[in-house]
Amino acid sequence: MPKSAQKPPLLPPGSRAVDDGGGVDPQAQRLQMADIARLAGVSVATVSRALNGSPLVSRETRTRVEELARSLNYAINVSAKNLRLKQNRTIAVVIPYDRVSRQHISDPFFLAMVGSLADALTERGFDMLLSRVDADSLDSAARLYNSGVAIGIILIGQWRHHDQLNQLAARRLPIVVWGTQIPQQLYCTVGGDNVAGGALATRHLLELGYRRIVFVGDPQLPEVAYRHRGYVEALAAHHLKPDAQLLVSVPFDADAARAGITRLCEQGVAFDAVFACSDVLASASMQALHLCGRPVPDDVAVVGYDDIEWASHSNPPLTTVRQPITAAGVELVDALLRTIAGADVPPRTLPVELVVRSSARPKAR
Amino acid sequence: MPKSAQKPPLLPPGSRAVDDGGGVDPQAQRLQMADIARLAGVSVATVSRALNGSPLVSRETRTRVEELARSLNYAINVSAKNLRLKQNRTIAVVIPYDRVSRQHISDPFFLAMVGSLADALTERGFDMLLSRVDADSLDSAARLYNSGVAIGIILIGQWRHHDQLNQLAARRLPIVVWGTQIPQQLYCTVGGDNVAGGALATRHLLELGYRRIVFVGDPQLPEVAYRHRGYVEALAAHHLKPDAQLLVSVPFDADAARAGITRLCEQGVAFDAVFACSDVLASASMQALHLCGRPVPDDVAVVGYDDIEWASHSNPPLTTVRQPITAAGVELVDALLRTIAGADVPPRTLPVELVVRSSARPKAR
DNA sequence: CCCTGATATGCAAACGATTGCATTGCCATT
DNA sequence: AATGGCAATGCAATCGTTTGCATATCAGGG
Repeated sequence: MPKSAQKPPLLPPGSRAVDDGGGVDPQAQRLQMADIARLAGVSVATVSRALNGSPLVSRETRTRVEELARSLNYAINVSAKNLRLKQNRTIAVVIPYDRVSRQHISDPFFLAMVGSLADALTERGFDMLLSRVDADSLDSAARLYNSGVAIGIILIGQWRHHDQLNQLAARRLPIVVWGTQIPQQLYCTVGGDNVAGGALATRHLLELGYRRIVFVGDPQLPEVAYRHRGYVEALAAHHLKPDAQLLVSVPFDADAARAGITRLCEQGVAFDAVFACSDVLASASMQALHLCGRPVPDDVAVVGYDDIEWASHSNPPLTTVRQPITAAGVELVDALLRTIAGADVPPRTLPVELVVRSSARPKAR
Repeated sequence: MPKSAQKPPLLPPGSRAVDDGGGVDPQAQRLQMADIARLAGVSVATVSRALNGSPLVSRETRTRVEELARSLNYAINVSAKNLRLKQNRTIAVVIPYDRVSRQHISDPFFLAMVGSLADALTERGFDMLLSRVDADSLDSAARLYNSGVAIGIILIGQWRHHDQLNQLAARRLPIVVWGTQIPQQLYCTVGGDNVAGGALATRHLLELGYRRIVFVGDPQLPEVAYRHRGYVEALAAHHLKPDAQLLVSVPFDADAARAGITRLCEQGVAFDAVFACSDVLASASMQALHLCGRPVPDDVAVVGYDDIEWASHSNPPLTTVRQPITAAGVELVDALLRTIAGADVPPRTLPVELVVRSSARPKAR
């Protein structure tokens, strides 16, 4: 009978606030160190030392304790450990969501990033707490840190919350953000090279002979703004100026992109190529073009951004700018761990590359 | 000076096992209840009661404490609270991975499921711990529960681990699995209606006039097995027998599917339609068919499974069996919470529906 | 004036681990 | 024989909350 028992369980009186039955107590008889200690005939202190590999315990005691623990399937109580040590191994990954639209995580790119982070964290022995917080009150994310649940925060998507993020960083919250480097930022970002990416895509289209290239994306968002800058620079290198008519300013939302492209067609704006700021937008654009009777790639060329898995399976397979998702996960985690360790980690820009497939081919004369 | 201070910080001696600097202690001066208590001029007990809405504190004390806590940005120490209360609000979501292939989370369907679970859990005020564990040692998932980190486990994907799962359930681990109901199972599953889904897809193809329908998927996996049963039943209803040649037995892996379809073409096996057990497999199949000179949908019809977001953006848009991902998240969470509460929750099968798009059209004569 | 019964508060013991500081053997040295 | 040193272990304080059980205050009734 492996139980310390005989302590009368403290029954919580009716005084507690409404409980939806959510935080239920796991069945009371969970094994603890005292049990192992009793069975091994040593003190709790020795068990603790044995299980933590302290050199202070003799070899035989250690093995005895270890074996006992293993065979009884003992698992240490993490709350107690964390409380005592004032540390833990949990990293919070936060995905802001828009309260207004109640829009949920769905863009495959973000989901892929979550997967990549899960891998990077697991690799290093950290737990990952996935949390969605209202984008308008990002400092509820700070709570995760202040309450000791997590030792650091990785935030996916900078969106338009630069100022809020700066405030959090000013409060010395260990946080790293997937996004782009902005002047005067106090927090560490890791992101793809958006200017280069925008330029890469645009130059590719220009070299294929296209001249009237539609830009799909919302330049209000920092990352998109930089991609747009790359777009403008590439045009300039070919002595072209951006045409305001060719800017389809839409958020990262397929329906909006469809609508935007359709409107462009209906208005009779002349264009021969599309550069979309995400593969989802590119996909939606291709669909809309199809419906407008402008087949891709025969009539219009399309280049996307992200290189999500879907891009290679689409029809036609999408030429796109690849963001290094796996590397991103690793970099974000490393940057955060260094931040936690007290280092002042500089923002990091990761190289992007153009993946040429078949949605943009040399322009027919 | 909001600090209890003057306790000499216990510096851990060199005795601890290798520490990669991972679990760093957050800066020591975090606000705790004692600080609030001192500033409010009451005892810690009163602060605790005030913040927990106990009726035992007077209105004015309560407001004073609440205000103080808010203005100082106080966040309760969750470890201490959990330790004392023996409860918490964390649910572990576990995605097994294959040690051999070191294959990572990537199928968009699973990622979408993660997103859906994140939403359902957030909605109910639970934290979500995302964890990837080696599929061959699933009981490392049990550790999450035994160590008190999480109060229950949601496992995505049953794969071939039925027996292991049964063992876990036998040990009274609160666990709910996304998968299919198997005779004699001890754990609760929530899953789509695979037999109906398989039948739905197959019947659709049959009604469109196709007779030689390739089945892509690995019938070793329980879910696929049931889809295959649906496939067989639908064939039988049309007085057809399944042809072993038309079974492309591949895991959920795009490359394998491509190879399988290509081989079929090269071997000259006659077929006019494909039913793939996931949209990723369907996509890969379409690509392979394209390369083999058998365009979809003009020559071959294709039906997929899952209805991931990509399916509607593909070209041609994919006809597929929709799995109710959002409902799935909610159902999984509900089932788990009821399991935790001690109920004996029966497995749940969710309805699936056929989403008709353009990858399968009436067979040309 | 003492007693009873509210109503608010505080004291101190848990919760389950870690670890500084004894303490206990035991052997080698003086 | 007394002493010192070392290895292995145990004692007890500690981490930050919650809560059972006092305790304190005050009103009104006898």
